[in-house]
Amino acid sequence: MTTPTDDAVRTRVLDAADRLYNARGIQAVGMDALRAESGVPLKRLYQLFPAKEAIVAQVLHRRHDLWTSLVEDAVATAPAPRERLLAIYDMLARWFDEDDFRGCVFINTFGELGTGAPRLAEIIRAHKADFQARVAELCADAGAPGSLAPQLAILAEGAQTTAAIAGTNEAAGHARAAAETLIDLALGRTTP
Amino acid sequence: MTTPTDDAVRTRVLDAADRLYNARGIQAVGMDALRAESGVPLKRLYQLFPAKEAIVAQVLHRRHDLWTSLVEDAVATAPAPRERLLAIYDMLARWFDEDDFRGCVFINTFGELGTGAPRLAEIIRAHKADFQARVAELCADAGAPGSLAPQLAILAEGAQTTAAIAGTNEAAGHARAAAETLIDLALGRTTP
DNA sequence: TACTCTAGAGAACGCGCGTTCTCCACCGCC
DNA sequence: GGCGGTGGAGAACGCGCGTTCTCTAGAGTA
Repeated sequence: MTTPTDDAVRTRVLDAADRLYNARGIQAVGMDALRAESGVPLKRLYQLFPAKEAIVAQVLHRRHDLWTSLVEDAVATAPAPRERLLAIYDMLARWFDEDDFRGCVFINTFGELGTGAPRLAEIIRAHKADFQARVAELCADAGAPGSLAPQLAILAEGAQTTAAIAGTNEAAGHARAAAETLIDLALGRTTP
Repeated sequence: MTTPTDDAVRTRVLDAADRLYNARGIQAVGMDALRAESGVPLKRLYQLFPAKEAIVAQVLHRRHDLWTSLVEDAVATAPAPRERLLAIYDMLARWFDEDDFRGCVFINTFGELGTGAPRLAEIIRAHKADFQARVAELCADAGAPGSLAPQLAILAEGAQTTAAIAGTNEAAGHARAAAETLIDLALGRTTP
């Protein structure tokens, strides 16, 4: 049996960190808990990552990639712009149903650390800006005015926090219905 | 000079706790920082409150009362149901502009502590449920269908997180515009 | 003036944090 | 068989946490 590569171990660590941080928050999870969950000794952890904040940053980057692919997979399921936008809320509904759903990691981390961790705050801000830009692209594809995109993004944000706190997935349906109304009105029937 | 009453000291402590927790989060603020900010000795703190969690709970209760009065003051400024609902988003815009705005305390605290503090999670859930119920009342007053209220609440939630992370108050305007569209469509012109 | 009682200042306590260091078992190599 | 070196297990370190305890200065009373 060969020794695992650094990258393989890094992945194990980040998988464990993702699970723990999402379940309990950042500050509540110590390095020793991460060692226990990942099975990687403390010494090796600090050979692979310079500090805890770097691990958090990597977890956020991986979550950003995961989110992006979820969005892209969702929009890829529909050909028409209107349905491509709505597919995002269907994706949210599926996500909210997962057992370990505890809200958006970016919102939670920002709420916990705020501006006290500027590096992380910047990653969070960039993630949200990236999503808003993607929604804007999809809205432009649909021929909708520029004012629609931020409204749809706010619906997605609100659905995430509402679902997390309420512990139900109803918010996804409500957000989808609102989005449908806004999109339909923005496309074509500008004045009833 | 008479010695201050217990209630007066409690208020001083809760004022300080509110400032600190909102600025830095719950776990990042120790009891010693609270002692320094409030000027109340540690011994007295523990005479007035049984534990830190009780202080956090009180801070949340006060924030709930503050939020409720902000909402009621806002809706009281307008006579017509449509404008009463929209006044909530105007209130949000003013709130986002405050220097110490760092997002919704309830969302932030839930993100930080999650289900790890069941008492606090219940307070948070109850707060959000209360707001949703109030929006539902206002929607009913306007004669709108029941599906409108959760959509408007989700817009308010999304605006708060979006504004906090972006550091701007634009989200309030976007949410207001979306709310206006949804309300107008729900009232009367059900089918274009 | 002596004495009691209160309350404030801060040390103490046990623990857990992020990070570093020590020790030793085990590996390939001569 | 000896041996240097890698890496794992976990102790150590300095600190801060939430909470409790000790000590002392001072006010009020006989």
